Amino acid sequence: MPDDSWEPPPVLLAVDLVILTLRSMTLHVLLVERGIDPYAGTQALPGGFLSNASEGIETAAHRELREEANLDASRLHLEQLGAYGAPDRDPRGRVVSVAYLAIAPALPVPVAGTDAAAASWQPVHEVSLGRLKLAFDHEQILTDALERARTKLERTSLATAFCSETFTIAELQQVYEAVWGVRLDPRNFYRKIQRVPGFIVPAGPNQRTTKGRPARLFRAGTRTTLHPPLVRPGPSTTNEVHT
Amino acid sequence: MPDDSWEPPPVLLAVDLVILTLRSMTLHVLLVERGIDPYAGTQALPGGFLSNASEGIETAAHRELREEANLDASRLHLEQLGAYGAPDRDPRGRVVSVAYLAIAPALPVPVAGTDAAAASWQPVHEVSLGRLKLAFDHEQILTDALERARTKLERTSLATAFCSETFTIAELQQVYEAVWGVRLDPRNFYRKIQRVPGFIVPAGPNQRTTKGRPARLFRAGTRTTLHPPLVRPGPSTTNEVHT
DNA sequence: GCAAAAGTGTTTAGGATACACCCATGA
DNA sequence: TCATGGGTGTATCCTAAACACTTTTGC
Repeated sequence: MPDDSWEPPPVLLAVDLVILTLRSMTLHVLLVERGIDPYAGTQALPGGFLSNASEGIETAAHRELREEANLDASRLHLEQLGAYGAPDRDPRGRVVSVAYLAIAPALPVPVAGTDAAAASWQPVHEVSLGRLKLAFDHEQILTDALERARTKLERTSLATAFCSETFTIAELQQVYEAVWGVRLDPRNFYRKIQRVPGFIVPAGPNQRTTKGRPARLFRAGTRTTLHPPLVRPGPSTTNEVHT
Repeated sequence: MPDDSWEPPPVLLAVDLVILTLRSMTLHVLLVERGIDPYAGTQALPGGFLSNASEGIETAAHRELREEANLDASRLHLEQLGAYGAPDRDPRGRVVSVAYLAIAPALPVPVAGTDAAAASWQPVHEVSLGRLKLAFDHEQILTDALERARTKLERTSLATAFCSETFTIAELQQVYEAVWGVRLDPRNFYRKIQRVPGFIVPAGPNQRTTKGRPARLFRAGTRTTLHPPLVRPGPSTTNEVHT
């Protein structure tokens, strides 16, 4: 037991961002190439240290979002993932990083006006398949972020955060398919989504044209939680062969 | 933008524990009465600062679990909830606390051999109903912990962590009822649980006797994730009155 | 007209729910 | 034997899934 003069050890607090978006039907994450050691030249999640002792953690996340990804804090989903603070995760000293998950709609330019010019969108499967190595424990953070996104799609209206202001039901379906990694029946999805009151609401009588019949446009409704959840297909535990 | 001589501000890292258990059909949380300022005399979650710069965060959680609650780290569910670090949450300085959720089986003695003798199990509704105020932002942490527990009961076998080594299906049902705050049909619950392969496995031909017909005993199986989830009853969004 | 995508109808199987009923034990 | 909780059977409702089919556009 420590004596009265004992003082707790200080740590350095960092923020890391997992910024996900949908580009050409597949899930992408924003990565930056590190310019300094440790891990110079390696791809890493955008992030940085607390700027001063009175800065809030989420405030720091918003700041990094602006500085490193040129993304506006508003009109963007941001939630905390957790703290990552293994004693040996950073050779510079005791660093604890609070990771955040951000969801952005598909953007025209990869990253416009980025602080670190080395920023780029990378398909998440490049990382999960081991073809792209990340600095620190960022692969673990990304894995946790994906799992968080997958389950949140089931219980909340998070999927609309991947879409722009207005969107079609088919676009919303692409979000579910990309994040869950499954194929869904467009006809059943169409009705399933519309049967949830307040999930999506019609956005004017406007249509949109690409090929085939134009689709109706919707915008995100006010509902944030989905009860009952939209359960994703998966290894069913109950359906056993029983013959 | 900071110059080259800029150094990130240090923070003090603490760990807080939300230890939940089931006592006489209702959910309880372990609280300690603070002996020192700030918030001296107020109930608070057990926790403390990192003991030294090389201690892992989860290691610190385990240590506090032992020191403050006399609970063995093994045979106990422990997971991180997240970081709580509002700049003004602790008047002593910049403190960031990493909160953990622990689930313990019902214990014979409230808390045996506790470091802080002021530790006690309190019904969670005493806090959520506002009849018991907590120090710092611990009410928020407790709220988040409860929500985490509720959703994890749906998708994982976490419920068994509330039970002792062997348990009956009725005991498992009490866990779901207490955490979700609902009543479930015992007959349907009985089959629903048993239809999930690997969730619970029979524990010998032993029975147990109280009143009425003895129940079969089970122990936790190897399965940790439930697919599809055990969806809790709630405000159904789809079932609208349509007459 | 034809291709392509949007949107609708309908059938079927499996799970959720409600509840009648039987079983095993203590007192 | 009765009360009490454990465990089984079963009918009904509802949803998910599969898929045939119609609609609306561009070319």
